[in-house]
Amino acid sequence: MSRIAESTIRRLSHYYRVLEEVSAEGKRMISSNTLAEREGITSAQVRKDLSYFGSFGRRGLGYSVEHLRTEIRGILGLDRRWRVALVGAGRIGAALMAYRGFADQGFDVVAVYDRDPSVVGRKLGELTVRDFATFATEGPYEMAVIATPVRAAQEVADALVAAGVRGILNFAPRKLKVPDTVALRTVDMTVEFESLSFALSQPTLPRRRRTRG
Amino acid sequence: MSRIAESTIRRLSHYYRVLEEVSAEGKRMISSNTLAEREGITSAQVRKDLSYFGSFGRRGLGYSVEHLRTEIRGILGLDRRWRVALVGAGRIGAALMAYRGFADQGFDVVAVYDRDPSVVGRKLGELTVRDFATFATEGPYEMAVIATPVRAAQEVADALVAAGVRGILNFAPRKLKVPDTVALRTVDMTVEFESLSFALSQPTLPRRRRTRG
DNA sequence: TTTTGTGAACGTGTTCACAGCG
DNA sequence: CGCTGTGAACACGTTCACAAAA
Repeated sequence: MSRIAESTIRRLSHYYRVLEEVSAEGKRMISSNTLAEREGITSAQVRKDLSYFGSFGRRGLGYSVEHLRTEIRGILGLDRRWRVALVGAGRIGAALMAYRGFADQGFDVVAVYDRDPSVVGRKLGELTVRDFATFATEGPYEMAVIATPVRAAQEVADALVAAGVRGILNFAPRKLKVPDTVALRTVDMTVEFESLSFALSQPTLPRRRRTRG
Repeated sequence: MSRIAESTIRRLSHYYRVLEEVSAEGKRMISSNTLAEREGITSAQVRKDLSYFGSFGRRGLGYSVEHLRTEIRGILGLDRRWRVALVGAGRIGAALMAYRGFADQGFDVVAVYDRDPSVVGRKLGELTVRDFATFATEGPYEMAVIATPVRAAQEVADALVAAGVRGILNFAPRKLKVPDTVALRTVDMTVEFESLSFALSQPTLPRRRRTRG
């Protein structure tokens, strides 16, 4: 099996959510066409994405909602729980802590860190903010979220990597350097705004992009 | 000129930020190579991206930092101000309001809306939360941020489009349907987490993806 | 000599179209 | 017949490599 495209994984996440909805509606089978319609893509794309991982459908019938859901859960690694540390107890950190649904999917934010002495010791949700200086001695955490000011982000990332964190979700608007052995995803709201700004500045009508609309 | 790739626009945002830093350091010229190193991409990519919009460099010398900064500012539509409405005064909305730097780049969040009567009338930062029912009679706003619960997101999007909003930044974890005339960007943290989960579940070492690491 | 700008080559992700199977 | 699974064709973004210019 060749390397899987990141876009395929993102679509798998979407399929998974559709399957949860469809399952709640009581449907037992779903065709690639129906899945595709909900996502605004082609049925061939759906089948191709799934085919990278196996043959989950039945010709003439479609896919079993429950079976496909289980398969995708396994593919995405959602059949286990992940220990997540949050670094940065500011607004973004607080927003993340309050965001329902992460724990539902297996992502347990089990600790919050900050470097600011006036914040350490306070409560954020049910967790007490710890001093980031102690990070390496605690854990281990498989994933971490960087929600610090941009100037601290690279330094924090280095410390996370040194402490054995294998996946980082970065909210600081800066490209971070991490080893290839660590997975990094960046959510950069500045880039999103500027992308919108560009689209709205075009004389032609903006077209929705394919990959992440 | 053919249609510009979304990835090119995102890199332009990054170049712009590097140019701001480099400018602050007092450098007057920068080569595509230096720009590329900061981004972890190739110099050919930098030159190609810029070449879609014009010939901004001088052979043998590189690019004037100030000139290129001005050009990119114009390309991205950052040489004007944008009126942004925030819909949803919950945690994510509050985090966004507190996020420094949007106003610096020309994005003015000038109004906050919510549908919950117990929230309408309260202060969020310097703004008083308004009833979303009145949205269409106010504004106009060029852009809007959807920071509502997922169940309300599509309905809000429809109302935004009807009110003439041309660019939407959606934080609800759901694919929204909007006309091709409206630009939509979605920040879906669930997808990011699940993408990390997939990467960490692979037996091989995770490789950083090219497009948005 | 240095570095840009760009056509051509390349690689990768998407779509097509149909064979295969229920 | 209906729908999946997939090789082939296609589209598109990236990289190469070099002519052109300072």
